[in-house]
Amino acid sequence: MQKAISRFAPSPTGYIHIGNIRSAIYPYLLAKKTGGKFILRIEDTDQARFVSGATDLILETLKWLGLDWDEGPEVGGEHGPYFQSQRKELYQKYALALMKKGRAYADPTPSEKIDEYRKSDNEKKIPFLYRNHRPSDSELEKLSKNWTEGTPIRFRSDPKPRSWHDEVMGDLSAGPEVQDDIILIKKDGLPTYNFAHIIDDFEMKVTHVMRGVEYLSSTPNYLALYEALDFPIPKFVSLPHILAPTGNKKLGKRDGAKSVTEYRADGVLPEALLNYLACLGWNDGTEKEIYSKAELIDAFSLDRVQNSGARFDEVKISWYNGQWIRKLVAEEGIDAFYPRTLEFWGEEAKNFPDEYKKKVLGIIFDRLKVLSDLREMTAYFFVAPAINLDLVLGNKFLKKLSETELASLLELSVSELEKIPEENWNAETLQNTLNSLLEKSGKKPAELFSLIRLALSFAPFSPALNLTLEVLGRETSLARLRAVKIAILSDQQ
RNA sequence: GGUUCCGUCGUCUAGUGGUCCAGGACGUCUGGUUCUCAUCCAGAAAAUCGCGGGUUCGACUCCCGCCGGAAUCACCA
Repeated sequence: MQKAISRFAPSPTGYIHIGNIRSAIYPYLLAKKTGGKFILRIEDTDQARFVSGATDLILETLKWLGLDWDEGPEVGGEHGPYFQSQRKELYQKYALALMKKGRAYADPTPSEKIDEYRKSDNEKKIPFLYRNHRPSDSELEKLSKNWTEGTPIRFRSDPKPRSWHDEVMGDLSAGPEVQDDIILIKKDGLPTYNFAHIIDDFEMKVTHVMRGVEYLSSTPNYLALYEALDFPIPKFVSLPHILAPTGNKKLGKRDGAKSVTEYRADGVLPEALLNYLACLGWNDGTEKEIYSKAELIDAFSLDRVQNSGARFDEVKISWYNGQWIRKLVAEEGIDAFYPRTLEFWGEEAKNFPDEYKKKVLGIIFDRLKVLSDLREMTAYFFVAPAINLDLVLGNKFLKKLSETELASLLELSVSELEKIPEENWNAETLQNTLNSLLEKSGKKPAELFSLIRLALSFAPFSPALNLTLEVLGRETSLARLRAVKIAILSDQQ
């Protein structure tokens, strides 16, 4: 298998959102799969849109997802620097060489003039192509000879039918009408994306140019550039868009595409997000759904990447996350999983020892969809819940029982549970006691257990009763049951 | 408007001429597991394979046309 050198080349104009992180995931998987290299390159040639801090955010996002790069910021590499703003001379060198060959020219036309051309062509209903307005050669010659920054450099296009192969889309072709004299170097001396990425990919020996399908229609122009530059043509890989939940547009920030770090803050595990995103638009043909990063790398192949857009579904992320929570706990145990939950516990839990929180986690984790559910779900383990008799009296199993009955049931429960000494207060003995309580009271589990559960938690749901009692502890459990009994009694009067 | 791409259950997808009256997953619904919720298990509903023509003994799969959707047409990437 050919070792693939791939890259992710974001521009630091903001956070990485869910809609575009996949163009980092697939290149990463391909590089790892083939034993190649994954390069991170920051395309910061647009000074107007530059957002400070964005680069750090991008780096952090990739690290969190586990997409470590072999070359790029922080780690360096033999083809650096990896910020385009620091490679200005290189681009100019190539542009100048192109001018020398007659394949590029310095263009003095002011942008207002270009806008006029565009406008009049549009009015005449003919496609606007700058090459139709290209100044005469004699005009251009002197300018191009001693070019200085401040004048844009354009490519002298060579329009002709072009066809190429795309690893995802298949065989493609386009006519000359889409090829134009594109800008190579802007007025500010920095290159455009169109030019810079070609130079960088060549210099960095990139074998697979992977990016969103939006670049498909520019490919004929790139082909002409590779040809003029005498560069080998890399493999093109167009990645279909992720579609917004509604409509058919690609998912963008305007559709509320959340940043990857927002999912992190919600308590989505990186494993789950990576799994979901990788499988949105790719599958290995088997019925497997849950993939670790290593399994993804192992199973990945370009020819199974989907060629149509995939709709983004947050509900399915929750499912993946639940699966991953359970998988990780099953494989690594609560102790190993616990550190991931640290930032999600509520304020109430703050002063409780880790050991206690681990026990709580151990009995509620399989109810978790996202880690941020933790706070609400566990509050009653840390503070006594407010007694809300309506919850008891209105319960579908309990509403047929009188308050007197309820109070005596609680009394009975307390007296039986009290018999369990501290050292035997564990799930097993508790279950035995609960069973005998069932016999003694003659009540159905639905009635007795609902009552005890509510009295302990006043929560809409909680783990199995014996487990809840065990974790809550003898003293706390008994105190809560007594308190509810008293509340019922006083309510009665 | 020009150019280009895409089109299988609500959603993500399997399917490369017969094994497909189309399989899996999410979601939905039903039932089961000594209360609840979740998990787990069992089951159900759900796609005339965008439409219309061909080719073929046979098409979701090949060809053509149409329709629908999307992308792009910047000194942004």
